[in-house]
Amino acid sequence: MSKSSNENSARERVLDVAEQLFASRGYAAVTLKDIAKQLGIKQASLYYHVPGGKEDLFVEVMLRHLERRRQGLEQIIAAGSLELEDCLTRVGVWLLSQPPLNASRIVSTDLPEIAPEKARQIERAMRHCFFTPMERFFARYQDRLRGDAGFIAGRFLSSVEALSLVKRYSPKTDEQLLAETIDLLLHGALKS
Amino acid sequence: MSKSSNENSARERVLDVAEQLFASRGYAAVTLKDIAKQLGIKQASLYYHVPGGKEDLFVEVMLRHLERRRQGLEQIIAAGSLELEDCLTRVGVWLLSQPPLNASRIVSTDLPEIAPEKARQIERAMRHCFFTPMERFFARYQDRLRGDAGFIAGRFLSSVEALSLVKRYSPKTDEQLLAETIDLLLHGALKS
DNA sequence: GTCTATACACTGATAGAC
DNA sequence: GTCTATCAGTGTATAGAC
Repeated sequence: MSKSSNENSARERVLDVAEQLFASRGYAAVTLKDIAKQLGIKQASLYYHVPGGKEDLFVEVMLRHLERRRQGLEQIIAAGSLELEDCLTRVGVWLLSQPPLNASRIVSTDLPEIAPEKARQIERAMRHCFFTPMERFFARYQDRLRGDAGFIAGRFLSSVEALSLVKRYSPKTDEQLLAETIDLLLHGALKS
Repeated sequence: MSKSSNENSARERVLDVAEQLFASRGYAAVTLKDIAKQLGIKQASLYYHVPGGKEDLFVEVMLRHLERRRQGLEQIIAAGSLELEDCLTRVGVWLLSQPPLNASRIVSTDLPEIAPEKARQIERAMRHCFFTPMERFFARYQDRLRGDAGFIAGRFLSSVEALSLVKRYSPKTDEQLLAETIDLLLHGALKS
């Protein structure tokens, strides 16, 4: 690698903190002072690590996050068992272990706040790293599915994302909620 | 009524514009200047209609919106046919005709921006006006359902909400997307 | 009902010392 | 790498004229 891991670590820590804050409160509500405070430094010091300022910081955070998703998803999908339900469970468990993406809020609320070209870049990455891998995964089971693999992939991803909201009101564990979510997606709400 | 409809209309227009902006861009990103501009007045003039300022404006907008949801939902549920799928379709069509709620973003991103008591008030109203009516509706069909009515109600509402994002990428009509959503929810993704 | 003027706080960003 | 100092811009909110 071109840089030692130590040279990277400080910058990575900035990105980690920014990621957590942007993810939970959104682009507009998070200030550079918030990020700096959590790092134990002053706001102006952030510009040493991220000369491009707030907007570029957000773009970097998002692209790094999405690339990590893509790698994680494709690894699980490639190595996963051939059983659909097992593989979905593994994907779901891993997704829940990651910082929440909140894709809907990002697209409709965060992206309009930044420069259009940067917004498009992030939107492209979301499709490429998040949606497309799952769509390809479901496409492998197309013959066993009723309906479009892309539509089902979208339903799966948004259902798993919605769990971070459901968790606030439900006493059930993540594993239980995930199992119910997958069961509902695959077999439906009606008794057969 | 204690006020003529004309006395109300100006204020209602303020709430309408604020509702549309808050719904699409979120609490933090919308400024009073944005709202005033769309009304064709100056920012300071808003304080004649809403003396409480931005935060109270947001609370009023949300409570009015949620109360409207509650009335609409309960009317459809009460007058609806006894057939589950038909009734869900009617509810879905009506929900799609309303300004999008974006419940997930409101809870996780907007509410932390305002005073905690006001946030709790809105959260309570969301449960009472949005979630509970649908939960009661599904509970009527409990004997035909696999799994908890509350869980299924949440899945249904979040699925319909997610359509405003799906619509960006799909060429299908609202009616098609809604029909697929309901079909998937009730019968699942797997062929039987 | 709407305006102008203004106070006040906050935010992103730059320059330069250490 | 982090700091202090500082600036321009913007946001909410108030006071008072019309």
